[in-house]
Amino acid sequence: MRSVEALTEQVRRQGGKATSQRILIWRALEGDDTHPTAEDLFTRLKSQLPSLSLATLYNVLNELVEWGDVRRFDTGDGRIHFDPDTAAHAELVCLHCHSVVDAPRDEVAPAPVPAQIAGYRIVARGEQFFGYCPACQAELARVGQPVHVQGVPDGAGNE
Amino acid sequence: MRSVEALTEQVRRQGGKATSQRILIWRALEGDDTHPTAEDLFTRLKSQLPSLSLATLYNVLNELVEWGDVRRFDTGDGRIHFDPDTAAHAELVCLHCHSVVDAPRDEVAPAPVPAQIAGYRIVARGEQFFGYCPACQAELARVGQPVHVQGVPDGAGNE
DNA sequence: TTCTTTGCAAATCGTTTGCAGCATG
DNA sequence: CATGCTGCAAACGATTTGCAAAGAA
Repeated sequence: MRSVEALTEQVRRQGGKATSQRILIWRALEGDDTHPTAEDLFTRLKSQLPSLSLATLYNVLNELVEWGDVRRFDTGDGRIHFDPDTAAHAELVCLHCHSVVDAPRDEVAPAPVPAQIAGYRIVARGEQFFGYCPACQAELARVGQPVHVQGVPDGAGNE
Repeated sequence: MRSVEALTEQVRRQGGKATSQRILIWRALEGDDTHPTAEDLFTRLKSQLPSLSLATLYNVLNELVEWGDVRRFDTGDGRIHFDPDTAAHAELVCLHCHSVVDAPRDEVAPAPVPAQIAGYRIVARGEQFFGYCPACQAELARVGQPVHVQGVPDGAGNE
């Protein structure tokens, strides 16, 4: 995500207004690596600006997504998660409890983001590894429903 | 996604049944690279099995996702897209029209999928590049709302 | 002042759920 | 024949929308 100053400029350039709500939300996202849902952010911001509306929060978030400043993704829990880090890291997503955590940098090297691919102008990137977190592995094993071993595909074609 | 035979075995192992609906849906997904939504698949399958229920389709899809045989992801259009290719390719997603296409293999090399990361047992991987498709670039330029140039982050920390 | 954005509340609609009948093993 | 699964329709709930009032420029 770009800086608050850059975002302010972006809004102005489009004939828009740097409202206090926008700025508040931008600030809340800066450096947030918790992959919050709209509800999460709303709860957090409500105390700082009790009059804030969920609809406004969605407006601002969608705007950031369309600019490529925030990435939205699905963990399987039925809500949209947002992430202001649009390039560097990969996420680990548990297929059973739907939790998400950033993958350690030293285990998954961040890949470069080309400026253009097949005619697309690229502005953000996302990468996820789906599997089972330690807790869910233990639970699934206990319940006697062993996690399947499907010979993890290794980058070659797989369909 | 594993083969129909392997999936049949998986179901049996769990004390389940290889119903005709499951098999029909598995077959429909084999090699499908169109990133269909549940509705897309439903329309396609309804003609082959008119009695098929959307609820059943969701059941089977969710099951495949939890097994790691199919990946679900969000393109920003408000519906869930499914993809049986759980490793090899990256996707190009347009931030404006929400279309998705597989990135050409020769422009984005498929990355390997480690079997384990930070204690997670990994079974699938997803990678997306978000940007603007050629058509939307043209449209946005015409409307006088130039796509911002935010100095595409290149893999280093960015928040 | 002008025009965009906010806040509220209602509307939307993709997805999930409950349950009786059916088909698989 | 025992059970898990399907199909139906109703329920759900996250996100979006419409519009009058508010506040940036």
